[in-house]
Amino acid sequence: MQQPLHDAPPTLATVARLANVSVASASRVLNGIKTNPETLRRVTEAAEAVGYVPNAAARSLRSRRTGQIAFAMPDVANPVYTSMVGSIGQIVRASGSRLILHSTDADRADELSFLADLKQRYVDGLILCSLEFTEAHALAVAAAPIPVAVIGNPPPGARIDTVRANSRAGAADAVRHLHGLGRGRIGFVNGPEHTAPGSSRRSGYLDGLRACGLGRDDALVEVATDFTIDAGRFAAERLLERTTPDALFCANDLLAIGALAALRARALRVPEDVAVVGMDDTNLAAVTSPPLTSVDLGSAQRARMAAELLLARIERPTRRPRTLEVTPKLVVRESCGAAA
Amino acid sequence: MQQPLHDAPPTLATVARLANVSVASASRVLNGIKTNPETLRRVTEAAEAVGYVPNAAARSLRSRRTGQIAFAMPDVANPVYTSMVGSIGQIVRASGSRLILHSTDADRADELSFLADLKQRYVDGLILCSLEFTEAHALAVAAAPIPVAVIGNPPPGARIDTVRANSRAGAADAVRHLHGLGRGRIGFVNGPEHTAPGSSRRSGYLDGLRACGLGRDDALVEVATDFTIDAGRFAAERLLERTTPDALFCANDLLAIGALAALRARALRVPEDVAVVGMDDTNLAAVTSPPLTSVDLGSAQRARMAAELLLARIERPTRRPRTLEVTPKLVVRESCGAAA
DNA sequence: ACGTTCTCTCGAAACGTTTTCAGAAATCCT
DNA sequence: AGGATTTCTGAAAACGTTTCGAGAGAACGT
Repeated sequence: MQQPLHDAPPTLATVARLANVSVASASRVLNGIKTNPETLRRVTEAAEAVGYVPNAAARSLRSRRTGQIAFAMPDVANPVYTSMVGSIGQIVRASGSRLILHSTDADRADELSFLADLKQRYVDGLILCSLEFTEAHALAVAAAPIPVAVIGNPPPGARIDTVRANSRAGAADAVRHLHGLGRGRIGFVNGPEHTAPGSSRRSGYLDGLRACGLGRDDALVEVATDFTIDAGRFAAERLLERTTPDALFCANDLLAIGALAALRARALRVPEDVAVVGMDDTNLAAVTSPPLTSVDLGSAQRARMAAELLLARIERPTRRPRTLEVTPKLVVRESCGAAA
Repeated sequence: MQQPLHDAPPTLATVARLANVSVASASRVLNGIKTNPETLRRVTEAAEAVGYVPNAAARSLRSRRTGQIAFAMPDVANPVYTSMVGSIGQIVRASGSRLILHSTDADRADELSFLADLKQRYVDGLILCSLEFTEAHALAVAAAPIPVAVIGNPPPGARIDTVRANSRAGAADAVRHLHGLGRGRIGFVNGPEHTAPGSSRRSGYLDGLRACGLGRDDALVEVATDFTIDAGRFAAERLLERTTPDALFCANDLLAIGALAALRARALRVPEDVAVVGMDDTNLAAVTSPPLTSVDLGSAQRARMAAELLLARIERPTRRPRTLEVTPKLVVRESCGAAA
């Protein structure tokens, strides 16, 4: 006679009965609380025998801990975020939790409703990477019943654990570097400017021009509809329709890849005719043709730091919120024309 | 006397008390079960007033439903899987569930332990995309207390909902296409051959050669250590060290991108000197230089189908398991030299 | 008017843990 | 030896829902 295939899974009571102890003792053993070696043995064996696995819902209902951490990001398809996923995943897993991913499509309403959902408490903490962190976000974070760490730029004064990159400085670096290589008509393909990265990278671009004594020419600037390859290609095409720069700084590697495609379609050589610099230094940068010079904003590092801030806060909820910043670093490859 | 600011979140009891009904009634109202309009109003208002949100743990403890679906894949950084994430996400969300992502790094032990973890029941179902689906996997799936749908190739006879691509036929198509363009020394950059994709793509490659009356030459075949860009580059370099093909079929777009980099480094022109074809038709294929001809295996579609199979099974656990297959389609771009 | 059905509601029993509390047994001290 | 301490244990009370069973009225048919 065969066991029915889908009988009820063993519960703590099953184990306790088999081990001839109370559920309390069984629970203690399985949570590693010190007990008499004899009961320890009996319980461990019983648990082993029936293949006991604790029920997540029951456990978290009682203990008020879910063992889950969420990471909300604008776009899973962007390698910046997948690299963040990687480094967050490592840390979260090391802490014994699971990682839940949520892709918001950079949609504000979606982000806010996700924050509201935290009230369901299916997660112990959230790492939120938002392109546009509004007052509404700050309010929602403050109202959240669980810790939230932010990768991005919350409004100043918000008391939130934060990790940010100084992408403004990074953009300026890129422009200065291009100017140093003899480029004078430096174009800029930006992402949406109402986003934090969009606005700060534009500022950085202008900073850079100013620092080089270059005049500002709006014909050299084009704004893509989002931070994707396709949008980058279209934006670059619009820009090239108007004018021909001798360099192109792109607010993001994906935009830069799109721009490379647009340049190729126009038979413009990179870097001979147009030098190109991207931003984020994703793993794609090394394999474009030509390999893409890019500003490393330390994504993986920022993600790791955010995860650590979050875990620390979960550990000690009253801790004073901290803000960390990583400094950008230009990674030179061939697309800028610097390599011999 | 004022309420403390961070008091316990409102529970169903809070709502019920405020609405002057029993918790049972409150629960019914909030679950949309038909009730007297008067109590409906009172409960809704009360819930609104206190900002009630049901507790996920309690709800799923009682109802035995978590509202969470997991997707386990080999590698978040591979655009094939992020596109799967996208389409699965849509469906899952439409069904009112959350999506949990797990990246296994194509590690068998990790996959198996993840399957074992399902016993915790923190999830209502799993979509498993595994490169190498062993008997151990089949056993683990059978032992899982919740439905599992597989994207890949379970051993024949396993009674598991499955969606698969016929990548063998796709690989053969690619080879035939290259031969049709006049290429005779068609190389092959494969991924690890102990994986299902690795072995079936090799078979397909050989099928293709045979169909074209081409001889088999092992010097033209190189196996990468995994399905990534870097591994593809190294493998292509090893191959080019040995011999110079006039075409290269790569088992995967990432491998192909790596191969493009290797070819560029050797100053071989694509497609003039070497034609290249990839597989998966990821969103990167359109923007490499030159744009990559690739075999579309319908990843997004397969993912969608898997999600639908899973949801259907969750709905009706006794349903007979189904196996679906999508047929590959060659997407011609410039890298194969077919375009004028 | 009187049973019969139907519609709503409520109290209470789950769901499977963790944790508190008090007591029993063992160990320690002087 | 006898109290004081220290283990260790089990009964029972949570945790916040959903759902079962039963009862109270209201509506209905005759």
